[in-house]
Amino acid sequence: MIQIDYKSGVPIYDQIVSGISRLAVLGILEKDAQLPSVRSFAVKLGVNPNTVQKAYLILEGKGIIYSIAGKGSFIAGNDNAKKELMRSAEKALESAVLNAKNAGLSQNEMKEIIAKVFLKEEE
Amino acid sequence: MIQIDYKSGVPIYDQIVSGISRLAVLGILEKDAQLPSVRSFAVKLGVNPNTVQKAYLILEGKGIIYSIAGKGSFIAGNDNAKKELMRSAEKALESAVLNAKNAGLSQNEMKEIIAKVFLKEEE
DNA sequence: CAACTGTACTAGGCGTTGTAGTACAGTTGT
DNA sequence: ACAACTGTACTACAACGCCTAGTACAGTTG
Repeated sequence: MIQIDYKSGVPIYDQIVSGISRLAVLGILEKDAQLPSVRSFAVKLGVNPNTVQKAYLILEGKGIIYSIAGKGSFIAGNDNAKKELMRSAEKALESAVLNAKNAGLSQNEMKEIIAKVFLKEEE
Repeated sequence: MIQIDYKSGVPIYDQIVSGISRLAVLGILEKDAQLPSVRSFAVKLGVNPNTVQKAYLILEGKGIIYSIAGKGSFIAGNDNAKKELMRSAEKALESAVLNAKNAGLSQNEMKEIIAKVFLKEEE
């Protein structure tokens, strides 16, 4: 369901968060689809239940899932996931831009890169 | 000379590395310009000498500076390191742009992000 | 020789991440 | 009512990275 890279340095709970987010955005996990329970998911991934719980809490905070004690956790129906994905892509882009600026790239060079990416495939 | 943000969560040695890299790439620090000594720079920044040393070691590893025991640390005239830095930043930016595009950001939104980053601090 | 420079260690504090264990509350099916 | 599941909320501990603190040694300069 989700691929975890244990040696990447990226926190496991973060990987769970982005993994679930991604599946929700792509529609692979539809509205109200039930997620694995905290415990079973933890066993499946080979991590501690607390780690999964932390991920679920964050996802709930972002509005991507909703949890009901005794029942389970489910994909939220609104498009919070999409907005969240957009927000994180925006953040990643911002840091890449800052990095590129420090490396000496000019504003125009960066804008050309954007144009180039948008030109590449138009379907 | 370099602005350190102590509460950003970004390691101080990392901020020193990118700060020096940036100044070197932009030509603000010219070839063979002497950097502050490990100790004086540490005092100036209010951090431990070891933190500065770590940054200098990384910079030396990247070929941005060279150090001579007893003399000091200096900006390397090696353009290959700078070009390499630029090229990798360019690649990272390109993939971030592609990612942002897939997340639904428009060309103009991205260009605004660039403009925002460039507005933040101008020396 | 003194005062600077870089370099190389050890030791410890501190925060984050993750593990481990326990406990409690709500839901469901029998 | 009960058992078996669910989420939730703690505490305690280990591991790791970042940083501080201190010491020591080697090379350069005046």
